Amino acid sequence: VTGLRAVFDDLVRFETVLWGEIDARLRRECGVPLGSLNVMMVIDSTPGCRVYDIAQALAITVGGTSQAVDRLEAAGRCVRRANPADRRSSIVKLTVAGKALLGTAVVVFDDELDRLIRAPLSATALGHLGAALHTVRHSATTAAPQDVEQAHLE
Amino acid sequence: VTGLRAVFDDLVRFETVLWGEIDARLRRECGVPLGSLNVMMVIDSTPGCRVYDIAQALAITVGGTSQAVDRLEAAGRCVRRANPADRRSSIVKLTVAGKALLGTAVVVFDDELDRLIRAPLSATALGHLGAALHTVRHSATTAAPQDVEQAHLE
DNA sequence: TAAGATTGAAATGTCAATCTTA
DNA sequence: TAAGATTGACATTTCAATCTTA
Repeated sequence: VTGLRAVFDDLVRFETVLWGEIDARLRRECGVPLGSLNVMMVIDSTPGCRVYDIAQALAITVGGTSQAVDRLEAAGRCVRRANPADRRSSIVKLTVAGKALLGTAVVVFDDELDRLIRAPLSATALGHLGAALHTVRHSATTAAPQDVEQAHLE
Repeated sequence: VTGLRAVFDDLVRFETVLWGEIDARLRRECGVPLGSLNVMMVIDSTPGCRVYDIAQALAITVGGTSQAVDRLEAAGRCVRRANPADRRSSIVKLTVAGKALLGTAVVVFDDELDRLIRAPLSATALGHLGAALHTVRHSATTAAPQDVEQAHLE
């Protein structure tokens, strides 16, 4: 039981440090925050990407995603286009400038992942880490968030 | 290389979901956010706890920690006492009400850790996860944050 | 009625400047 | 000068309310 608290602590504190260091280097060398880069990576790899798709991929709220896209758009890195299939939503696309920035930023991103995650671990330890994280993430995002109150099952 | 991005993604998204679900249940059932509970746990387990000690333990800034202690103090859950050993700092202590809240909240906290981290994994997978997270955290917090510019080596 | 999205207010974190004491 | 802490300005996220279209 007490061991689980240590796992939680290492997980959360490492994520904080990892995010902070990558974010600082991306701002310094590329002029883009890590949060924006993550949004751009989802847009780039999702055909016909909607705000909703970004929110799902990043596990954040739709409202927060809408504002993140606002910031990207204001910086000239993406645009919203009419969605011919559903007029409630837009299709989000990277601009040419956005794609260029993405190309240079992912180099820094990958370099930091190598330094902070791969380098300290053996190949097998890295494999175990990846597998375990995939399992718990899948479990947490699949299973009902909680039994808040049986929802409305009629 | 591309595998590292998947590890980063699972790590960050799982942390987001994990934090969000524990936080929501703590607010609902105990009236305390997870961030505040984490601060209280550090105070409770650190003799002569200063603001600086909390910041180190949680891997957040001293400024942010000072504000977090402000909120806890305003809620009557901790107090700042004069530090006889150093008049620049204070000793932070939990109040009686703070200790009582901590006692009930950790039960919920541990229950959520069990549900979201332990349950989906085998005992050996959990062991591997804990070991790997400990390694990367230690590596990231020990090694120089980066070679920002050789610092000032004279 | 529900789904996709937007908006404004509140919470919480970072950063830089400042203050007091070592 | 440096260490511990505080403060205010700013950034980013969640939540709730609202709007438009399926």
